[in-house]
Order: sequence, then C-alpha cells, then structure tokens
Amino acid sequence: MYASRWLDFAMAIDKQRGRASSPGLSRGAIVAAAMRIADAEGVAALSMRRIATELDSGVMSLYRHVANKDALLTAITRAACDERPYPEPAPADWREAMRLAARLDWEVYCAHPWALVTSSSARHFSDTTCLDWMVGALAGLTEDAELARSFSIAVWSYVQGVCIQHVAQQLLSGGDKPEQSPLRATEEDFEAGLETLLDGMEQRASRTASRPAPRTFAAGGRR
Amino acid sequence: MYASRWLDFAMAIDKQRGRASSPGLSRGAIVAAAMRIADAEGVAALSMRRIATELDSGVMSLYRHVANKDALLTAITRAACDERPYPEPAPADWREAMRLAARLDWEVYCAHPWALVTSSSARHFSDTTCLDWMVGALAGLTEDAELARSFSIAVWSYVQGVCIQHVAQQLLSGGDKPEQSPLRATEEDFEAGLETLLDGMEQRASRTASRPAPRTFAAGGRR
DNA sequence: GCGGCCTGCGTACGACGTACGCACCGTCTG
DNA sequence: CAGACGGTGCGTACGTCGTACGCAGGCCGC
Repeated sequence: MYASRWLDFAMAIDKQRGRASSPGLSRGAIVAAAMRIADAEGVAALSMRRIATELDSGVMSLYRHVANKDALLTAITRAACDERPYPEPAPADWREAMRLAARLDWEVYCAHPWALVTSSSARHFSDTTCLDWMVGALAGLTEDAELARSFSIAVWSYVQGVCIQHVAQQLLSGGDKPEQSPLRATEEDFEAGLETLLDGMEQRASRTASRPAPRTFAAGGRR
Repeated sequence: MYASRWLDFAMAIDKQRGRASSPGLSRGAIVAAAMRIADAEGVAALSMRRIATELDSGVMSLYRHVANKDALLTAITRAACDERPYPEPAPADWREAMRLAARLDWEVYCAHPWALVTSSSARHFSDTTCLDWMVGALAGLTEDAELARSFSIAVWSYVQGVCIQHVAQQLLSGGDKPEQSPLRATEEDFEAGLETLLDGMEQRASRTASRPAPRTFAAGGRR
C-alpha cells in the first residue's frame, strides 16, 4: 500500500504540526470517509468535493492518493467485502459453506447497499479467489470441477439477485423506506430460496454421480 | 444559437423542407433514440445533449415530452422489457413457464445490458403483474400462494444475478469485450443453474405438500 | 545552499441535468 | 378577421460534477 514506511511517518509528523488536529490525508482515510458518506447519504451523494469537505482538505489533494473516482469506488467496494471475508478454511460441510458465503454477502450488501451498484459483482472483481473458495467448499458434494464451478456461479448469482431485490428501494435515494411489498425479497425469502437451490444442487450432483457413463460417455465425452 | 426572428424563420422553413417526413419530436422518438444510443455507446454515454444531437433538436425540447432524465431511463427500461413480454396465457407446464420467463429476461438483458443498471429490477418496477404471472404459472406445482411467491422471487433473483454476471463487463464501457473468464457466467451456466433451482423447487414443493399440516397448523396457522 | 522529490491545493475547463422564459404555431372564439 | 390561448421548440444560464494543470512549500541527498 505504502511505497515507503518512513515517508509516511514523516508525513504524519508534518501533519501534526501544520494542520494541528487533522489526521492527515491518506488513502485509508479517504476510503473510510467515502464509505461513511455513501452509507449515510447514498452513493449518489458521493462526490470528490463532498469527501474533501468531510476531511476538510482540498478537492485535488485526494488525487494524490486515489487515481480517480472510479478507482475510489472500486476501493470502497473491496473494503466493504473485506469487512466480512470468507473464513479460511471453509466449513467442511458443503451446505454449511454455501450458507456461510451467502450470508456474508447478504450482510455486506445490507450494510452497504451501494456495493451492489459500485461494482456489478462486488466480490468477484477480477480475481478468482472467492470462486475458488466456493469450488473448494463443494468438494464434498461433487468431484466434477466444472459442475462445482457452475454451482458456485449459480449460488453467487442467486445471492446477488436477491440482495438487489431486497435493497433496491434505498439504493439511489439515501433515505430509508422499508416499504413492504410482495416484490421486496425478505430475509425469509432469501434463506428459503437458498435452501431450495442447495436442494437442487444435491439432487443434481447425486444424479450425475450415480450414472456418469450412460449419457456422457455414450455421447462421446462431456460436451 | 438563433437570436433573431428571421433566422428562426429560416430555420423553420429549413425544418419543413429538410426534414419533410420527420414526424417531429415525440416521446416515442426520444425513447427510441435513447435506446439506440445506450445500445451502441453504453448507458454512460447517454446524456440529454447526446439525444438532442441524435434527433437534431434543442436539448430543452426533450423536456416537453419527458419529465426528466430519470423518467426517460425508466421509460427505456420499460420499453426494453415490452419488447419481450411474458405471453398470455402462460404455458400450462410450470417448468416450461419458468424457463420461458427466465429466457425472456435473459434475452432482454443480453440485448440491452444497460437495463440491468437503469432499473435495479427492470421487469418488476412497482407493479406486481410479472410476479402474478409467475405465481399463476406455478399453480401446477403448489397450491400454497406464499410458497409460489417465494419461488417466483427466487427464480427472478437468480436470473437477474446471472445476467449481471454475464454482461458485467460491457456494462459501463460501451465496447464489446467477450472476455472469457471462469467468473463470467455463460449461457450454459445460466440454463444449468436454472434447472438446478427448478429441481429444488419441485422437490421442496412435493415435500411440503406431502406433510402440510404438522408444522403449519400445529403452530397456529401460517406465520 | 540547492536541485530534486513529494504533497497539498487553487484555478479552470468541459460536460452534465435542468429552471426559466420567450418566440412561434394552430385553433378556437368573438 | 382579430385576438386570446395552449402546446411546442429551444437559447440562455446556473449549479454541480470529475479532473488537468501548475504552483507553493517542505523534505531529501549532495
């Protein structure tokens, strides 16, 4: 994160002297401020100027620590996910592991609804570590890596979809309107649907495992 | 642009002559132009000024037919969905009906990726007609209306999630980069996951149907 | 001291959504 | 035929946005 330790330290000293109580600008402070604003006022209210006033610094000072607003959005999204990382090692029971992953994501999105918007798939940026976690956790269900990948994507997609359905209302407006309607997915809906999907996975995995040859081999290997 | 009367007059003539067949500004034309731009250049490139130049009209003229940009985004999203409406009546087979709904949504989002962004849940704006369609189509699976609602939301959420996963890349950038990665949901993933979910629904519905009383009634009616 | 850094930030630019108000046109009324 | 009126087009202007650029001032090794 920091190229040099001592330089950062020097900056801290400088800050203490020059701007008295100000904690000094840093990437971490900027990201934290941005998250605070987005949480409190909605992502639409998150502007570079707003962040600058929050930290009472100049607007352009932010750009010394953040390439541009897009990078900042990526950073806060990643930070939101990092608040609730998938634990290592994953639970041995595949079902429990899927429930855990789903719940962690659910919590991230409930705590920071803007994460659904700032990144189209917050947890799965461009690296596959989360997917790998899920695929690994499914080892107890199936040995077919391709099937495990497909299942993982299904679970992940489902979770993301329900979360959108759940927090859709207050995404743009910063206000909180619980707004009960049959369209709004509840936590019960979330869990019921997840169990349904897991049931389907179990059934499907055992089915392909019980008769792997008939179709697959006769048709000349997997598609 | 034009400050004087005669110049305006000249323009009017020009309009009549040059644009002869043009039906003049209309809400439909504006919506269509907006969709064309969003399809071709991405939703980020969609501005009121851009639409105005597309229709070569003044920017503020648009506001005679559209309340504001938000309303326009809502309108194009609804228009995108209306291109592929759920057919009436729904297929008798509940499984086929779910597949159909899922496929129609998938096609909408593939054709117009921005629809995933312009409305957090494009098809389910604020009315329940699509939900009702799904619930009705599930009559063959379960008689429990609450369960049918829950299933509908699960299917809908899943579809939305996979679509995001599928088109996430070209959402913001207007460019098309197929970009194959294990994270990107394919059409095969989409269908496999859907079937898995449907399997789970079938199993779960038959399970609750076989022993409906024990819990529900003993606990004093539905929650 | 002095020339290179790194950091903070004031200014400025272009793009955005849109409030406001004027000019025009067709129609309706007297 | 005149004059009023509602609907439409749109030029101007304002406030906000992201951010390019460049300057000022403190630190470093020489």
